[in-house]
Amino acid sequence: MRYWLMKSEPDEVSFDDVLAAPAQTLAWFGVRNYQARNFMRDAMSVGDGILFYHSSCAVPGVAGIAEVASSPYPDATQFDAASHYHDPKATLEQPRWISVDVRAIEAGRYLPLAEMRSIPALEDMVLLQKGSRLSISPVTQAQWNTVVALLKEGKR
DNA sequence: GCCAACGTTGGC
DNA sequence: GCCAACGTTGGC
Repeated sequence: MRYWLMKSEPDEVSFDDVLAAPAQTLAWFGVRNYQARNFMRDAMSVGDGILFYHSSCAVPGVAGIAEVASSPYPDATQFDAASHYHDPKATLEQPRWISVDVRAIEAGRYLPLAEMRSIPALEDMVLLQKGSRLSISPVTQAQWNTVVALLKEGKR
């Protein structure tokens, strides 16, 4: 059992979108970074905890708690010539990019990035390191416990 | 919209 | 394999 932080642009897929999906589950698609892909491929397991983070928006921050709901499988958008995520070098025989399914568990109060930066227990989070842009990053048990406690301070 | 930081590409 | 140029990320 591991823990992860996964970034999504809420204009594209928000935490509420996942909550509203059938079985509260959506495919996590569009990862086009090898390090992030390798985390999904090599280190994720069904049931791992996910901090669902909203990036590239007015107030970036953690929007809710989710979990890994599938094994890795090829990301369909890489084969779609009409998709923003199309990769001409990927083939059905040799896919380059993968997805996992993500199931929303619960929304806490919204935890803004600025607040996370003010919390000493979170200062080592990969997300908060200078220049960190990884869309999927590992979270320690202690960091997870801290963030979950903050999310549960006030429920929506 | 700016720009720092990082990743990828491609010529050599 | 080096590294300059270019593209992307993402907070502000």
